[in-house]
Amino acid sequence: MAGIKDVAARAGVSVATVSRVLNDHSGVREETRTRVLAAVSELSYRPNTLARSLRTDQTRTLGLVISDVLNPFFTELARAVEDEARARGYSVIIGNADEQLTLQDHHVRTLLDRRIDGLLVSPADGDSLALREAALAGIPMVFVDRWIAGLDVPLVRADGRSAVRELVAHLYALGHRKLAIITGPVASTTSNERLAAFRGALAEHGLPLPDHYIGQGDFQTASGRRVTESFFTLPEPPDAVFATDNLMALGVMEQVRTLGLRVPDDVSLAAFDDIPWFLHTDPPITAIAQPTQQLGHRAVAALTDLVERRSPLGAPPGPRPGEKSGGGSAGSVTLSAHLIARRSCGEDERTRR
Amino acid sequence: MAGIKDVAARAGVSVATVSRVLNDHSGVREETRTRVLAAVSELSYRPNTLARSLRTDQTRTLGLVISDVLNPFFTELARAVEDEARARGYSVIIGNADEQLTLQDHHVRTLLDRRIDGLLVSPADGDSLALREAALAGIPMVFVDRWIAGLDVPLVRADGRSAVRELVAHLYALGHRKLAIITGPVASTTSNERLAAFRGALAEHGLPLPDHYIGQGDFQTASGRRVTESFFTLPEPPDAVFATDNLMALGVMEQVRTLGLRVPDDVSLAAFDDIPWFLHTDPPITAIAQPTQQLGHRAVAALTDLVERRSPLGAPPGPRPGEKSGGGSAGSVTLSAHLIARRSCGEDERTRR
DNA sequence: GCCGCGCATGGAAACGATTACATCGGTCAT
DNA sequence: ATGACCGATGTAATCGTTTCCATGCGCGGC
Repeated sequence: MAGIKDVAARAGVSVATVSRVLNDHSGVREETRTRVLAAVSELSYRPNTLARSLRTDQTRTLGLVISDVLNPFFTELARAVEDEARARGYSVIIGNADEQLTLQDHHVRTLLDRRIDGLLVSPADGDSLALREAALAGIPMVFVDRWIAGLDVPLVRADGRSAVRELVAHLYALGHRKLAIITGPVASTTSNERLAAFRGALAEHGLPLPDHYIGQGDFQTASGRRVTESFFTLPEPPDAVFATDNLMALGVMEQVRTLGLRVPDDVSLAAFDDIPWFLHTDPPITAIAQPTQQLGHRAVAALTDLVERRSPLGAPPGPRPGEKSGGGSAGSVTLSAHLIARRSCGEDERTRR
Repeated sequence: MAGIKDVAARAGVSVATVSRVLNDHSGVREETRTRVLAAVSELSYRPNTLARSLRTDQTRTLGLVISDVLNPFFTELARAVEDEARARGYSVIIGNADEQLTLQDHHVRTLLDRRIDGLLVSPADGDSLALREAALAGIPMVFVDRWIAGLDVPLVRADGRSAVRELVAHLYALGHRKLAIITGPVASTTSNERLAAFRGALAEHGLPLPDHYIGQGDFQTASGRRVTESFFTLPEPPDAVFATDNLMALGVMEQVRTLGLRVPDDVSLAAFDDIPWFLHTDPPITAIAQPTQQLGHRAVAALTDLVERRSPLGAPPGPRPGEKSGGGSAGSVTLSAHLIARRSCGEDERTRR
């Protein structure tokens, strides 16, 4: 494969000049430039990014570690991230953690080894050594959707609390009183927030949330099935189930069907995260929708800001002027989620139509 | 960030020795080795893969270019690919082509620039300059699922023809006579094969396949909607529609609902590619299932074979002994797909239950 | 007529690893 | 005792770029 030397030789100039042309630095005679460009295309030369990155210490690459590729929410997110990154001249390397801490850390390390310029993470449950180290080492880093308490890393997410309140009101209005929830892993920040909001909203309606109505899931389909099964061994099964992500909702559907029951006749179902398929399930599933694309875009914006602020100027990473630093770390963004009522919780005036 | 020199200094040895320890080459005294290892962990040193790859001319990285991340079939494939690759000590960089030729070529070039060791592609419709060049340049490369005619690149895929025949028989048995199909892009190899098989099977049953029952899609949801809409402006709309991928099937569902019609009462629906959601749509969708995971695994196996055969030995790439080179390029693999009948085509003894 | 300056270009040192080759004791066979 | 050999380690070249500094040249001002 042709190298910069070959190009230089062919154009009759030095490698330095070729490099200047390629990175369009000023101070190259027009005629020389065209000669170089000609040589480049004749040899169909492409710079070796490895060498380039080694020298310049930047890869123009972002790492994205997502919790689960099979979850449509995350693939939509990944897609948005990639789009925005490409628009800004970065490429993205995706690592899929499959909700496993060890796999997540594996990917974080691999990405860091590749010397990515910045890291976007939707961290799995639990304490991640790799992430803690990376944050301490000052790797530009942004959390999306989920986060790790105690780490001073900007966070881009949607606050689902008011939407959860809406949901509970909706369920209450439809006559449901025995509401259950399926959470994510114990330490999952998003899941805990959703649980807290759920509990709070129930209290507002004077409803209890007994422990046996709190199912411990792990954001994956199988756990939705398992928890549903256990719900229906209770003397008094819930009449509505709120799954804190879409895969677990799928699990609920599967198990409900296995048990020979029906949604919403035997039990209502709602999910966090809306996805296209929910429109066409039987019945269509009520869900809380996040502005997924925007999350991706904003996250990349926040990250590239971080990346680019640290290299050119030695400016200290103090908060920028026009940024509302609402609570979290500088650069954090909080969008909002909203309820989309469908038939899976029973009929009402909004869904009957 | 600490470099190999720092480790060497700390351990009181030369960089060569450190390198030898790190790549466990023989001929390092046990005591020296432990001293080096100690230094490594004290400095929490991690080798710079850029430098390493630059020198060794291999990245232990595979590129995967998929047609559409939002398509569950491809994310499942991607996941299988990543798993298998990781098991073999490779990492994977995914590029999402979004069914666009230019985006695909962009990713192919980017991946090549990164000096990946091998490329796995499920090529989009049309003639790809980048892929042609890569193949000619001898980049180790394997096609998965889709392929490009005329390029001598191994192909790992599932042959859906017999499953399509099964499907047509199924539809015929249910009394359908006006069968339509929604294809992918014109030049798409998989779509064409499915179309041909469909046409052939119809002929076996003495059924015609008029042009207006062939809808031109592009493997994306919106095209499924569009084609469905046009089907229902025909004087005689089809009574069954076969979508050649799952996203277009989703589009059909959406449009059928928009038109105020119902599946399967007003029109039957079947799709190529089975996905978990199809079990829970209203109604559950009859689909042709591919062994997706296996496709991913076998593709990686084929690719790493290629990669590893070319470096250590100068062995010519002739076909290996125990390989059935069925028609395609050496290393090709063909698995089979099968029909999963559900209610979207109407009731019969298999689905009524 | 000379100095200094700016412009276009080239030479060569990095970046951080791997690895061929040299070196240096020590052991053993002759 | 000598040299061949071997095992453990070090020296330095190398991969393909970028970039600092030097160089040479033409030109305007004095």
